[in-house]
Amino acid sequence: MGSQEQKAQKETARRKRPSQNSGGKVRRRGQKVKVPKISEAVVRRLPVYLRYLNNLKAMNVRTVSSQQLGEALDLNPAQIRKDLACFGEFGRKGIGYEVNYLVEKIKSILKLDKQVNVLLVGAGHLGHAISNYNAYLKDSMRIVAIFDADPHKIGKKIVNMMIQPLEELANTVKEKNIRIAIIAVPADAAQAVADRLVAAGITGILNFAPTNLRVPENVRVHDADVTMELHSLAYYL
Amino acid sequence: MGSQEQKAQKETARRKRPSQNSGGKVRRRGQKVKVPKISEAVVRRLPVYLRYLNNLKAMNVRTVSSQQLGEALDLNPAQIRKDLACFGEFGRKGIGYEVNYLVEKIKSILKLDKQVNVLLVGAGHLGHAISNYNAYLKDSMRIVAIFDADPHKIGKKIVNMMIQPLEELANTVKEKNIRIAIIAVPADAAQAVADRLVAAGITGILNFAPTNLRVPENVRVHDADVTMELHSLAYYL
DNA sequence: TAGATTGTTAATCGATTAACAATC
DNA sequence: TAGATTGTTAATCGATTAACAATC
Repeated sequence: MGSQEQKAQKETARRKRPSQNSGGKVRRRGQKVKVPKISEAVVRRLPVYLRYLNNLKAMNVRTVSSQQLGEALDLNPAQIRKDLACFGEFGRKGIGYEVNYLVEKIKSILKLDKQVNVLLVGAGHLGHAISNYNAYLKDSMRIVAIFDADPHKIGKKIVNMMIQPLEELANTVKEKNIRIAIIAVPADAAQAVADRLVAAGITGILNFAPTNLRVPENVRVHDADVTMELHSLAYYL
Repeated sequence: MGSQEQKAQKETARRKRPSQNSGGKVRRRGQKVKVPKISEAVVRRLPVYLRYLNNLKAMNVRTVSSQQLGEALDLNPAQIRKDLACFGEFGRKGIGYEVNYLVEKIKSILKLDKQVNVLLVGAGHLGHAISNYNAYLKDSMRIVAIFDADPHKIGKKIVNMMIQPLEELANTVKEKNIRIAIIAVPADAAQAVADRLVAAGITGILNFAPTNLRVPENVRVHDADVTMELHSLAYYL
């Protein structure tokens, strides 16, 4: 691990040099600071790498090459190397990538090195199902609160969490420092919930409702719409 | 509607002419046949258009321009026109697109003009939640069978469907002409289920399990992995 | 050392956007 | 007719892939 520490320093230095990366340059307090424009496609692949690397780690695999990763994940090895190179020099020429080290690096890129608290709105079947993902999310992320509009559900428990009324949402967000929310309510209730989340300071939303949410542009919405996925699958029949 | 019929004929003719479309040409039985290479990005946007157009239809809106669609969906109007133009001439210069007509056209492009039967494997909370999407899928698609490995669940009912054992999968696929399947089982069971689905002749899979499925290349997998969506959201914090 | 594999540049490929003639 | 809007070409932008020097 000693040589990896050295490498870490090298990275820091490297980030200040300009690179082929198309990111713009921004002047801050008189300095030219590199803003490495990372594409959405890259960010979407990072969790894919992380998931597979975690498998390798569980199997006690020490190192892995971009070639091997590419074969396992159906991706071009050059693309994998380039993706990772956006964030630093994590590999060793002639050797490949040290699995444990790369896992930590990707976690830190995704800001998963500290626990990220998440809340869930909607305690129906879908909400129940999503609560169980805490096991998969491991220590990096955690669903820490559940809300529902139905008075009959308030106070009941799901996986150790008490279902709370929406009125408590803003307070809980502040108390538990929550920044990400999951919407698992019917389509016709989703926009109102989203407005409430935004007002409470949420900046990332995973939306399961089959509807287009309108949010301010500083808020990011990822859609996980079953109907849309099924519809696009049908095209390829 | 009369003029739309004429337009339909025009389209058919049009598809045989070469266009700027980058699709390759393939020789079949001595004829040059256009194989319009439609990009994945286009196919993923079609259900977005359809969902919004269905809303307009419900509100009795007659026509809509690419400009209006673009504003509502946060897309460039030129992109919307180009997407639709991949499949024919659906609009009218100076007017826009007739909502009802366009809905039918997109449905037919997505092969949703006839009911598409879907099966679901996994009768946990997630499976329950997904069964309820039948309401949103309307008449175009329908989850028509549910399977589970747990003997205690076999025979119980979810939304009018009896939970079946996996042993019956192949037969049901044949009987009900099912081509698309949804995997809603734990990660460690997903690959075995996928193998079984592929063996039964399924060609499209919507996978909710947080794992990389390995399938033959004629089978299409869409991942709907909550953990990956949450992880990539975290990046933008 | 010889073989392997990275990081990175250059080449390619594809997707998005702008612009505009055609026309409703 | 004048204004609006499509379908489509051309221009731009960005992402993927190939290739290779550097080096473990």
